[in-house]
Amino acid sequence: MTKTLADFEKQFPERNLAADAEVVRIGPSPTGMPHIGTAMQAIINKALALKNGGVFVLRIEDTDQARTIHGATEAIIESLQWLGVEPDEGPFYQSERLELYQTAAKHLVDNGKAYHCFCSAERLQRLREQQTEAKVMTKYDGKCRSLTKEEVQAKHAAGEKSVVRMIVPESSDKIVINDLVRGDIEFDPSVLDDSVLLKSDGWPTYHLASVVDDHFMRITTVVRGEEWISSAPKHVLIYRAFDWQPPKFLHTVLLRDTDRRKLSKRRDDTGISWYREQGYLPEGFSNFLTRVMWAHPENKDIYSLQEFAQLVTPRALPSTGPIVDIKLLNFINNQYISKLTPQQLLKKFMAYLQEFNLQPDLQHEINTNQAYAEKVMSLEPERNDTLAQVLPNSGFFFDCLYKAPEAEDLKRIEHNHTTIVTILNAVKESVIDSAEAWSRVAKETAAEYNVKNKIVFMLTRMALTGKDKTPPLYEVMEIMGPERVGSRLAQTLANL
RNA sequence: GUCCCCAUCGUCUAGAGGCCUAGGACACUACCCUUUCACGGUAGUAACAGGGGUUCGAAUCCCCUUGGGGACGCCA
Repeated sequence: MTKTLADFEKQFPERNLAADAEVVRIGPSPTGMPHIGTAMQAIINKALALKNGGVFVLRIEDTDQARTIHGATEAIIESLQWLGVEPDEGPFYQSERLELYQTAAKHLVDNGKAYHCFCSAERLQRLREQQTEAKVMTKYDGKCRSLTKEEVQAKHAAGEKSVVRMIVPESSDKIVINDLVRGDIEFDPSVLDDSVLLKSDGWPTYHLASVVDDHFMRITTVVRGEEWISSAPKHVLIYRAFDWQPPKFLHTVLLRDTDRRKLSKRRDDTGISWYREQGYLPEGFSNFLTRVMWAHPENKDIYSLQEFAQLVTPRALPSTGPIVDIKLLNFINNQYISKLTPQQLLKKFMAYLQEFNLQPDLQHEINTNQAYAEKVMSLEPERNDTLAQVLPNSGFFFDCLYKAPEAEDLKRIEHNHTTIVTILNAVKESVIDSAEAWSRVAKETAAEYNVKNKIVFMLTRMALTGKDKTPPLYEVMEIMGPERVGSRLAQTLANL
């Protein structure tokens, strides 16, 4: 026995939630790797759900079999986990709900709200070309609307394939969309097209699938990108055709790149994975995403997702597309890294190296000398905007990444070879057990060999770290310990 | 081309008719701190797209222009 829409109503009953609880969803399609825009949608969804004890649903909109990319679904789920915005329900797969959409489409046809269309791709193509030439909005001309039931049956019997198109009712009444961000938006129905609801292969289009799912999942607010505003009236018409109550709509702005364009999928910095590879923390990334589309009432830049959820209102969301500014992300992420304890930083840094298979030697050295690594992480974590930057900023502490400077490097600081050797030897022989001692040694050495204090500092810095920009020297020495300091000075001297 | 959305410093924004000689943050610049580099502190540069209305009063409301974005698929 075939199911009717009424059966599905029973199968997916109304939810029993508080009146102000929001049921929201994201509907990514697995036709590409998870996008920064998906992350933004997910965060808004999560926030709305969190606010009043609602439900955040993940629905994989995999109705385009041809374009589905292997692994994309897993990547989407994984990305949401990483971001810290896991769904409360789902993932649901539209590909597993075909019967529902087909039943819905049949219901519409049976009730005179939709019709079978047999027009060929070639005819539609020609039609579009003519319309483009005539400089009018391209839309289906309704040719098959007039087909009788008998004609449709005959064509089907003859093996002809058809799609199901919705009927845009003749009416001069404006269709009004209440957008939670922008307010009322009016559309003249004449701009609407008899869109395809069910493709000839029996799969639904986005329009049908999303309306049907949003209804049966009892979604209260549809959060989606601005690119859907144009089709919102179409969706309202579909709800009306079913005699269903439409949900609220919240269209979010599209993120833009520095050229002010919609973030293109071609650019590498539009995938969530890119930010992960750069070593941004999920908390920082998510804070950044909310920060560019929302202003904290107290002008705070750093706040938790919970705080965002509690304070945000749809009306406060922007209606103009923000440009993704990596410098702001760096600043925010830096704030999160700075607040980490050395243990936490080390753990995250190691996880980062492991995830991307970086620096196996360093991983090994850290594993064998955990305590030392923690001390290293305790030194000026605020130097790092990302986990990746820990490497250039602190890598020299580890023997596998330390490279003693060449004579050439030291020559740039002090020309006289003998002076270099003498000074480094003097430092090596000194007993340095406090910041004061180091300061005294440096100054005495400088005075003794008649060079500026700076020369002693810089030579020692280069010798110990192989770099000319490092944290304060005594702190570096203290963390390295006398043995490592002595050994590095010796290695440097051996190079001369 | 048609329809829709949008318009405050370089960037993200505050701003719901008088609290605005327009506030904050990032970025930038200078100075302080500092014998490197960062951090931190202080100060500074910098915006209401243009034109008409409405009003005693407009960044804020209305209209036009301009500019930007989006949609117009058997993609989502």
